[in-house]
Amino acid sequence: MGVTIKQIAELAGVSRGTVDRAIHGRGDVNPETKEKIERVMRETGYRPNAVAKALKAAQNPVTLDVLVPSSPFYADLLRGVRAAEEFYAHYGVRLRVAERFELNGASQAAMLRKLSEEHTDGIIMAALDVPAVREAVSCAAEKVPVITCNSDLTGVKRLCFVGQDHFAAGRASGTLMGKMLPQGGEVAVVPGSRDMLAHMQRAAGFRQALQEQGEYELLLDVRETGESDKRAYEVVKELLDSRKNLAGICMTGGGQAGAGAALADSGRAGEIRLACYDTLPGTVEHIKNGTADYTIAQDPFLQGCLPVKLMYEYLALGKEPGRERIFTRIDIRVKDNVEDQEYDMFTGEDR
Amino acid sequence: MGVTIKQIAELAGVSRGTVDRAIHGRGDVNPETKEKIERVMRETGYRPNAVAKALKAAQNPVTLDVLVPSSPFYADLLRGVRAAEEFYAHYGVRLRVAERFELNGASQAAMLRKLSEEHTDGIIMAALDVPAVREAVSCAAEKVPVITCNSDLTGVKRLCFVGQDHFAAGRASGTLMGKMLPQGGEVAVVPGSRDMLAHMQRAAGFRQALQEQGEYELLLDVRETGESDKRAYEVVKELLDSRKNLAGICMTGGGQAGAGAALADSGRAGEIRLACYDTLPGTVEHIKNGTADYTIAQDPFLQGCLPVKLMYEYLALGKEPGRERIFTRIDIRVKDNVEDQEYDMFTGEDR
DNA sequence: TTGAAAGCGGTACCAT
DNA sequence: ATGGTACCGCTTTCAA
Repeated sequence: MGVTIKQIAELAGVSRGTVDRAIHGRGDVNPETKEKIERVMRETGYRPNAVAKALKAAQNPVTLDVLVPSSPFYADLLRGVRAAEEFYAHYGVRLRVAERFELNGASQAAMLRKLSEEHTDGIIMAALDVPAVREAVSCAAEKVPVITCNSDLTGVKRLCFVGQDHFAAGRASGTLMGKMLPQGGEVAVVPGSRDMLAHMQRAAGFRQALQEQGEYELLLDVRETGESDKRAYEVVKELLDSRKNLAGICMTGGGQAGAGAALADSGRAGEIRLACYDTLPGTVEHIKNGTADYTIAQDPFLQGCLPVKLMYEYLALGKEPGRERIFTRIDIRVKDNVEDQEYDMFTGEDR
Repeated sequence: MGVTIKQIAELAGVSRGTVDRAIHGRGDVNPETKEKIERVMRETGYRPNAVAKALKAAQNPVTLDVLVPSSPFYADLLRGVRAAEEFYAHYGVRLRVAERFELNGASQAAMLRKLSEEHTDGIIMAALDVPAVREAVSCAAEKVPVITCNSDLTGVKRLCFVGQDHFAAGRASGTLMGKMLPQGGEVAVVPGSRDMLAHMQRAAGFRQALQEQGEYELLLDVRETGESDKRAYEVVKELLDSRKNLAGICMTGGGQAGAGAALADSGRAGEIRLACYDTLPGTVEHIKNGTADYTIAQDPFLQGCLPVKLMYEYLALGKEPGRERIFTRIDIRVKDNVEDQEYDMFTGEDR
């Protein structure tokens, strides 16, 4: 199997307790003894047994707070959180998932302050990157580790971020759009919210990649859709009515189902390319029926379960995440794979 | 944390040994006692602790044989195998990865026969679906569980298959090609090998999806490329020379780097769409420089590590895979994400 | 400074 | 048919 602490102890002529102390630097160990133990470890290639470690670690349970808005947008991410919760139940990890956590700066900041009164061992959150939240998180991060998921916070000392590189995702979308419109043409970039960094980064990446491929007339001063399908319907309808030469539309997020509906109602679906992001049910529907051409997802499930894993390893095993940002994949979906489920390594179920 | 066997035993007024026997049906247990234990388990919602189970199970190590050709095509799959090996080292799983396992029926059958002389607890293999291999595997499968990965065997009682749904992947490629050639045109399907079921399925899916989108003239009687880049270069050059109206090429596998080179040399790269499969280095290169438009990968890493997980769970925990086929994802890559690495849940490294 | 021993949850063997 | 106990590898406490 592998070398155990017991074997190291025997080879070094000491007890298991001493080896443990030497490894972790807790308690006093005679320098010579330590030297010898380390030599034996090196020679035998000792690797700690993570299973045994986990069994032991479960004796000191940790409580993690999960602050993720419970909107449909985060449904898949929350499924990832639940899967990780199930998996880590026997590892002494307890999750407290906030109900009614809202996508609103003041509410989030208040929530964080309330949290600091109870005991928590770590915070996992999808936060709004606004001053009030940044400040509250900075304060919390002084005491406990914070991992951001899906959306990051700028200038805050969080342990790690798990989410998409939106600029790169935007580029991938722009590359596809360019290949679908080889002859150039008018392409509109429809903003969700100009306050959302993610949306702006997607737009920037899209433009950059598209313009590398040819002459396109980009329409950038389109009205924001917000999160509203109704609003998006109007915005896109207006666009379709006013631009008879429109060849492509890139949504940056928010109201994509409404945009699809407007395109379908105009009778120009299939003729005008429609690019989306993520896999909200309405978006998926438009991909399936051909109104939208492709969508770029970001593995929200992983954005939910990976932070739990990272937090467990940090708290229970003392292992830092390797990187400060972990990007989830740029997941291009068309009609034929938009509904595909993937095998999940945690639960063994579909995701 | 959770209910333990010890607690169940106390509540039922018996010993832990009895509870264990009642759960697993080994040894004799008084029906009344069993009834009572089961009731307590139901009421408390007992869930066995997988960590403790694993620690114990490591006492009875298992040896798995991995028969995967060591060609570049399987490099990523083998990296997955290695990652799983590392992860499961402490679970009492030992892997024996065959060196010089070849993509050749007679050789594979011989290998399997040799294997049956040594002791093995399970076989993981990427096999050729030809009679000699089928027969040898059928024979081996009588004694030990067999999991196929990447390529399946027809009519063999293997435990499970982990790989891509090639027809669906072909469809996705056809859908993309159609969107990139909205005005129709001549599209060639270049076969790798007509003996490879995967290649034929890709071709069939591609045709189906493409034809749903418009009028295309499909060129289907193209010569096979085999696995040879040189051959593929010739085949594609011939195609380019003879078909001045060619608008798209779909490779089904094998020699894709050669095909890209031929297209690049012809000076018509960018003008003619080129669709590929998988992410061999040569293919990736052509995607990056724009000669090829997209490639469809199949998560080879998962095809390597998942079989090890399934085999461990089957042998050590007595858990059957949920499905007979587990499809890995249809992973569309363009220039901007073709080199992306993903976080791997097993090793915590990139893959 | 070091050793001995108990315990995490589950399994397996030996006694009874 | 059932109970008691030892063990997996690691950590932690208590005693020396």
